[in-house]
Amino acid sequence: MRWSRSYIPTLKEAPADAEVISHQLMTRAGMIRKLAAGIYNYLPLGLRAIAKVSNIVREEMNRAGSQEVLLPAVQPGDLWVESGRWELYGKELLRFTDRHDRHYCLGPTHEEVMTDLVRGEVRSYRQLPLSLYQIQTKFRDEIRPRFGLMRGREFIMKDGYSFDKDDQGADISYRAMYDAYNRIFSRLALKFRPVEADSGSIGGSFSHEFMVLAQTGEDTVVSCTGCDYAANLERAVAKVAYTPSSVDCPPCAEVFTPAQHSVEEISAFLQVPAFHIVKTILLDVDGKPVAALVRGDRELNEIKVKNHLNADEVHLATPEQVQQWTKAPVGFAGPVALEVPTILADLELEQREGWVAGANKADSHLTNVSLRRDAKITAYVDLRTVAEGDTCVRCGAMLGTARGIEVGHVFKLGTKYSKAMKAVFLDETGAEKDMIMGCYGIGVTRVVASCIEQNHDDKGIVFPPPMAPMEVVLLCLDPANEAVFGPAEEMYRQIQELGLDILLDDREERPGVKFNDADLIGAPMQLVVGAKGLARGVVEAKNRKTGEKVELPAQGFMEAFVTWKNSVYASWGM
RNA sequence: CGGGAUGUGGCUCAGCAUGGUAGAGCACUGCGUUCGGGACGCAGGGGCCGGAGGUUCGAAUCCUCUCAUCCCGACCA
Repeated sequence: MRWSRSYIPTLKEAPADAEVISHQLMTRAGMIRKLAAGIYNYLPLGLRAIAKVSNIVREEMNRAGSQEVLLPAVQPGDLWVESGRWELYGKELLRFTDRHDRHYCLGPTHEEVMTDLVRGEVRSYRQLPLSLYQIQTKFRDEIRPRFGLMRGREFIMKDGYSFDKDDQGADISYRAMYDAYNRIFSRLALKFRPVEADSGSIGGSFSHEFMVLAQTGEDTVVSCTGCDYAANLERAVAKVAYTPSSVDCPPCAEVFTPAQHSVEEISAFLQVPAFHIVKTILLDVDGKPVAALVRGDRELNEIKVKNHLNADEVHLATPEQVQQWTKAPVGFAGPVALEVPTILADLELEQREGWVAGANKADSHLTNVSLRRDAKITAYVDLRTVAEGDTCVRCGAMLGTARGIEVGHVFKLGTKYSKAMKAVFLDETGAEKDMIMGCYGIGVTRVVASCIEQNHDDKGIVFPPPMAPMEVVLLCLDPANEAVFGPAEEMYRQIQELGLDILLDDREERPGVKFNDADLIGAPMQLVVGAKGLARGVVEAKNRKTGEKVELPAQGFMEAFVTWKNSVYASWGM
């Protein structure tokens, strides 16, 4: 590609509406342009990066035995009615009608269509297992698109689906995808981590998220410093510390705590450590009141409540609801004599007696509370949010947290869709069975954005070679001078023959502009051909990642270039 | 959907409290001088001031309503 004839509109300044660095840099580097909220045009450089990712994904999916298909973006509403998601999916599903008033939607995901495709053809266990995938544009009408390609409404996703005859087979399919994902993200030279993810009401540990580690990530990854345990914060579990409980707990006593609402206030007022206080949180769970108890120094994880109760929606109760359910204003709720049908307590609360808790009465708390004796606890379950410094459930070492961007998700679906949509087959004994399904996603466009979040500096993008739209930029500083342009073109041609993607900057621009643009678009290798260098018989080469510059001889250039290229790859651990 | 903010040449923004001929920088065109890390001079082109109503002799500026965009919370690759 010659820069002078390419559509690479670089910008000195980033548009004001670009918040995150990947969005700013992709716009400035001429990779993308915004068309509408959460909807982007992919320009040549942007599309090239996407294609690089897609190709690696494709190779590894094929290698793992999955077959590529391409399903429609527009889907009939009937299929969604059949799976039950037409009602459930909410406004994120963009629906519309055609001229005959038939219902359609833009596909946010393809379980329905894929299940429909397979159920029509697969009749026998002999045809299983089957694994299909596609790389395609999805549309989710996000309430709030943000962060450029990180969370667009329209985005490119690889979604794969497996169909197995039994659980064992499904686990093998799942494992194959898990391994493929590890290979994909490794090949892309990303710093990533597979973590155990919240698998919702389906349960089990059959869901992993692949997180690219970056400061700007929206998710928190909990990982053990001692073993390989890693989990999404939503799901992460910590070891319950053993605390001997006092055998004799004196009777409860009411204390006057005027206007002391928060745990910190109570702790200071009563001179009691926060971890001797019970925090009582009232929740609206599918419209019904639920009280959740955690230690005063802990945070409640609402997802855990939701999963334990198999609920659809969990909200914090409004002050009015709190008043109605506890007969007290916010800040004085407690488990004793609480008239709420479901009271869940965190496992840690089982270890001790003599708590301080709200009295369900304005300006009053109770001391010497024994949950066993004084409260009707429905169940003791893990409810707390893990924090930095907690101990690992597996090995007891300390847990740490990091920020991550979810770029992939593997999920064992079970028979949720096959049952609803009658995707059945006959097994060896002639019995009809539901297929066991799995689904596996990779946010292709998000992978590109997250890579930039992870690899950039103040000059621009620092692409790893496998994802770089252009692996080499050759800056010809004097394109009008045939004595310079001739050799530059010759090198350009020879490097192309090596199979590398190279951009020849043949623009009539000042050198400074070219240097800065080259840094901005992030090609891992930069070559500078100018009159001054050639006079000394050298071509300058810069490793974008390390900033290291070396001079390669113009005579016997290709040989020296290949050696240098290998050193650049080596700096990426490749 | 709640809370906050912003809409002025392609981009970044000023002007708006106190109405009176639309501005700057970057980008673009031409000429000249420059030419190894975002040059300089001169001369140009380009704007329904998001849209619709209203107030006023007069509105980018004041009022009302809309639309769009962005940020913070609940969803997700």
